[in-house]
Amino acid sequence: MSRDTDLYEAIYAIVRLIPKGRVTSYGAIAAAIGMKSGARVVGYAMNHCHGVKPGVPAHRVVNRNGLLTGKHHFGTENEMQRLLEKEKIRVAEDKVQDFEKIFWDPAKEITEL
DNA sequence: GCGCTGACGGGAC
DNA sequence: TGTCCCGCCAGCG
Repeated sequence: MSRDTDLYEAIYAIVRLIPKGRVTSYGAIAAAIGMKSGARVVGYAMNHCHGVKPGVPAHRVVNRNGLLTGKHHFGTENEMQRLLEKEKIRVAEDKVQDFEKIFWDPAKEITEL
């Protein structure tokens, strides 16, 4: 991985690795790529996910509080929640229910990276 | 080329 | 236990 978008590619790769019915946080992804304090950069990368080749399931990425902070960037606010509910993920008040239970740790799966 | 903002996180009060 | 403030990296005006 020696591309110019190495940072973004790593983030997109991790987000794409998120299993169906599971969610993760920006900080977890940031830590997985070595940016423990780069949670903002991860979120910013998601902002650029529009137009990405395979399509990044950004709807599975929420903040540390489990809140759908970026739902507003999906075009429609109900789009993100609808996708999550389609994944059998409980969503109420724009926040993921049982977030800690369905939480998927990327660093735990990409530990070899 | 400088400064601000932004889909966040964590520590301090 | 909850809320506020500061810190971080990168893109854009």
